[in-house]
Amino acid sequence: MLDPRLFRQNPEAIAGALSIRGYDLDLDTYRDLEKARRDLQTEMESLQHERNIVSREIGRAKRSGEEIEPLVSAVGDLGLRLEVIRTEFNKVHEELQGYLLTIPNIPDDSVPVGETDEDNRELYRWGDVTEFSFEPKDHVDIAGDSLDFEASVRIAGSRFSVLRGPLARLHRGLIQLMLDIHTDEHGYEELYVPYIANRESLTATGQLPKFEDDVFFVSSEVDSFLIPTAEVPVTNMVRDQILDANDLPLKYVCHTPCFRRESGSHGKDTRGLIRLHQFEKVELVQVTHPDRSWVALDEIVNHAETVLKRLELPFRAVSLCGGDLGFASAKTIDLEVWLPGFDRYREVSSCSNFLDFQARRAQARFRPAPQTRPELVHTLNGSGLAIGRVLIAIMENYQDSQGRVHIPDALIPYMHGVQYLEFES
RNA sequence: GGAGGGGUGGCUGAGUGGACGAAAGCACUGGUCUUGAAAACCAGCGAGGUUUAGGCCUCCCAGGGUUCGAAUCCCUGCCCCUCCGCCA
Repeated sequence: MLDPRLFRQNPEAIAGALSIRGYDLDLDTYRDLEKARRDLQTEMESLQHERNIVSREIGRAKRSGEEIEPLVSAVGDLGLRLEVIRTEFNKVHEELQGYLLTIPNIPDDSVPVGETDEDNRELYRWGDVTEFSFEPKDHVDIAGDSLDFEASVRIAGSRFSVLRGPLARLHRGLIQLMLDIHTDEHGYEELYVPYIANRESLTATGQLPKFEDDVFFVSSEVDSFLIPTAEVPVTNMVRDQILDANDLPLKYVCHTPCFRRESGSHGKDTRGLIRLHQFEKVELVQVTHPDRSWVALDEIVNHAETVLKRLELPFRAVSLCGGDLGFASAKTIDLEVWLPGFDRYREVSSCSNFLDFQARRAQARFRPAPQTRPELVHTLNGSGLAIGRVLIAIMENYQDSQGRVHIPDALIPYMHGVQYLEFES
């Protein structure tokens, strides 16, 4: 959520800034609601003031044994009027809050102008695009029976996966490798968290109220959702907390499955592991002092890159343009790995600085110094990395002419020393 | 699932209709004392909204209700604890 004070001061400036991401702010709706809110609040508070004075007077009179009847009858229909105003105020206030919750974050000045991912700005590349002396296959063809979609369809439906044997182990090894790198080398605390989160948590991070169609609802009895990313449970570690300034930054790493409806992506990426309803991800989350969040973003990008470099996978970094930016993000750097089977780079990490946007929704604050008022923290996260897509990258980049997949050196210890995988088809 | 007890400031915890945004303690901040520190003593110290300011308003888990007036009484929900049952 954006700062309501900023909103009151200069809504036109906010509208202008939001147009960079192609968002059309409805200034009239805002102004009408805000004016109604202000008028009702003023009236409500002056009625409350009146009531408090009389009630206090009645209390005083009663203690000193005076007659209170005249005072009580003088109150008249004050309570009734107050009730009417309060009901009206609650309605308007709720409506205004609801509206503000649907407004996205303001993009940082450095965010490229543009509408689609074609307008994203490439920042740099690492490694050379893999060359083959034969026609490379895509991961589905390479994996053969080890990727059992017949089973996953039977069990759950389309857009799920069953991995078998060595492929399942490679998948698990990737998770372990990434967690080890981020805990041992980058100083993150590892968390294990719930895979179901409530409405408040998803509202805090920004998935709700606007993107309810993208997440799996658990049931009408428990108003909760399957997490679309570890960002939700992990960022909510600090919801409604007042942190000590000395404890910042908080750095968390967490492996979870991610569940996404992928509504609106019908027909897109339907082959293989590229876009599923359930996939694994190792997520990095930082909670920082407001002065440090831009430094932290570079840090997270760097931490995510370390994994790709360790696996010796060619990748590039891109800065998302305004139109491609996520709802809550002020700036996002994506890492895209080279996939020979797709003949293009594909996203394996998305690193974002949310500034105080999530923190305000979550009321996540810190005390800058003793005796001072709490201030909002900044929150950031980045994938470190998406497991399924890295698995694809390893299969496709490390395939040989005999259909085998060589294991990157960094992963060999996690594979019991196995150097390559052979698949049956 | 059954029975009982709870939810109060950063933390512990008192408060059962008016003098309570709230005792006391801890933590924290400032001061006195001390060569310095500790201890002791004194003082300060919840969050949010609104206002040029003084101020005003709200908040004692959440939502309703009773009342001139609710942390306190009533209803509903959520959460926690104890015991029993079940269970990886």
